[in-house]
Amino acid sequence: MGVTLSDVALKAGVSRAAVSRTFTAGASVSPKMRARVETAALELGYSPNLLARSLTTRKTQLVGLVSNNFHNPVFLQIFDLVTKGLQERGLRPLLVNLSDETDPARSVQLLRQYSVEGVILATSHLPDGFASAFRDAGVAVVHAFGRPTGQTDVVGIDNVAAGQMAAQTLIARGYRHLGFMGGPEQASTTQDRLAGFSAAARALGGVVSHSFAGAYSFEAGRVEMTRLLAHPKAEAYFCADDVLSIGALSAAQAAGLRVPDDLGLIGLNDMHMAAWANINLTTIHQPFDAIVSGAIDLMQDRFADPTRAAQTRLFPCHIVDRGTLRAQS
Amino acid sequence: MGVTLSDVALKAGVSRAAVSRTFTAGASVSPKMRARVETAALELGYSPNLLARSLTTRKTQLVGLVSNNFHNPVFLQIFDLVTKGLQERGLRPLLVNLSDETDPARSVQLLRQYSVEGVILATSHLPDGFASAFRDAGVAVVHAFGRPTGQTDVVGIDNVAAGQMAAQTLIARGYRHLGFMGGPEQASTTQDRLAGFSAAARALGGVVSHSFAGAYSFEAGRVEMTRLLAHPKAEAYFCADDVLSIGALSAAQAAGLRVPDDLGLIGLNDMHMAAWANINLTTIHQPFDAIVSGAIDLMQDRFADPTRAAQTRLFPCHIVDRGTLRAQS
DNA sequence: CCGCTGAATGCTTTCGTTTGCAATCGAAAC
DNA sequence: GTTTCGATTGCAAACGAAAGCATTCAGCGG
Repeated sequence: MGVTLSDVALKAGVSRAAVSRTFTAGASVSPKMRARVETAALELGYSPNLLARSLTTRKTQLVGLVSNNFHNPVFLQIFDLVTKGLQERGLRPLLVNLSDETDPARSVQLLRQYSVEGVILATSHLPDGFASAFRDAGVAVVHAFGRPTGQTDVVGIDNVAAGQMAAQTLIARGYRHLGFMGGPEQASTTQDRLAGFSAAARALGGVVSHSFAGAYSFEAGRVEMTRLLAHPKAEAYFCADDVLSIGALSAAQAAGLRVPDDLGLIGLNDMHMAAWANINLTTIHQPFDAIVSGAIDLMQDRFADPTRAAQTRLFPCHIVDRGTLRAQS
Repeated sequence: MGVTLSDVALKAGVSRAAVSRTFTAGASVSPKMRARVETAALELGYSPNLLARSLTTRKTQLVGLVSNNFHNPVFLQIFDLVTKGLQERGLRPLLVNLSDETDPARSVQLLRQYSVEGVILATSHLPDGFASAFRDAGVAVVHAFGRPTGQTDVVGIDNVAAGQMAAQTLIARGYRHLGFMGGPEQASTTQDRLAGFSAAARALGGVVSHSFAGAYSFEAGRVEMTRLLAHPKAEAYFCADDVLSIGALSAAQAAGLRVPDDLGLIGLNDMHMAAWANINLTTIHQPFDAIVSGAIDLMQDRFADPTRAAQTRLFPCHIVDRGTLRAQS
């Protein structure tokens, strides 16, 4: 452990600069020199210390991946995509769990202390000023699944449009009394989806009620739907998240309702689980792969031009028809 | 961006060493000096560059978190626990997605290049020599959910005992023809659980058959159970993983079987999802929190004493009785 | 008032690497 | 056999911070 540049230089009988050059892309080294250094390096098992390198190059290839949503299985898919995407581009994710008890300011400071070049915020709900703290510190930050502000780069979907799409679909399937079940009320995703949903539903002659589950979780969805079913108001619900929908579905089944005949349900995300045969949830597909690679692209764009204006990149959604909504009437 | 030690020293009118000392714990600084430096640092927004610091202290506080299981929701729970546990101890996880296409050797090299002090392997199935590559490189490695080898630190459960526990439970519930559904055949978890299960089942007069699903996934479990149900051999199955069990459960329901009356099912892990009302899976609880904090402890132990012998720490499991096994007869 | 002692402080080297600059090399052109 | 010029090479100074060493300081007993 700990074989350095100098060790290799000594062994190969060349200068340290020569060794450095054979390991930095695009440097001027003769083939002979390169061969000589490389055999010495191989024998010693040398590979350059990226942290030391970063001191002079000012490039760490480190990216903060911060999320506070470690309870919604959809984020495992997202982590998978993000880590793969970063790895393909030679970047490394430093994972930060922004759970409730940790001080957000400390997380910002910490990532800066590790000289991350960029930060990907993979969550809709963020502490105030979190994103801008990075921007002000000069680190490329992109907010995935966030609400466009014009202040920072945002990648995601148009949540208002998604809400509209849900309403249009329910109306088209012949439901008239519609319900919206959101996640936490302060989440921008919840607010925007509700706004789009209500407006479109009313415009199409629907009647809409709404309520909020305490979290984007199965249990919250189940509890809330159980509550709703005690005094039924709607024939079909748009749940602002698949895992919420699955909780609601469970509650409906427990209440002896047949889905979709007695109650229609449509979710949002199209997480893998929505396709499971015993769930078979009709839902709005959120193109995670496009969003994630868009987020990484935007981050790299900003590496290249730190002063460019903030950019918003929204991708279209589409309905995935499964078994929780009745067919087009 | 980029305010350094020297900037603060200049502003405060003191030496660079003085600034360094106020930011390193346990250094000799007078209260007056400390105050002076701290106000200057605050005004400039200085905080020490951890990467530069690591060059002299040889401590990066960086830990590799590597997994190849980004499809089983249980790993989100694990990532949650690991990240929180590391953060509490002032350590930072560098996340590595060891997916099939990436070269394992490159991952090892990469983590070494970033001077990680330790590595947590959160997966049961690993490329050959992966763990030992870290050990040989002098980085503290602990294999969570792995099979004890005596060569590296391992934390997890006794998978053979877990298999026995499953068999004993099924027999005690009056099932006699037992089936084992494993994940990938080469996974040590699958092998060990099968070994314990078969031995105990036979010892107790049971008849056992076994087969393997291609992956630890819902779909693999569903497909395999569908196949098994075409020519039924067993009254109850032990599925080596909850998500596999849930797939199997779905297949059973699709085949019109009532669980647990027509078919018994027991899983392993007790992931959150197992408790969902519409799944309600009887399963063997694997104590993730103990395993994860044990893994971190063991890693830190090795920081302190890099030469100590490899250690294995196994935690006990217990049955969580839910709705997929009939009651004790 | 002096000498002593332990705490504070500053100087300088070091960590492992890159990189600007100058010196050297090699081969083509004359 | 010179020149010339671009490609290689080595030297040495950064990068941001820690820490050993020597120096200074303050407070104490005498």
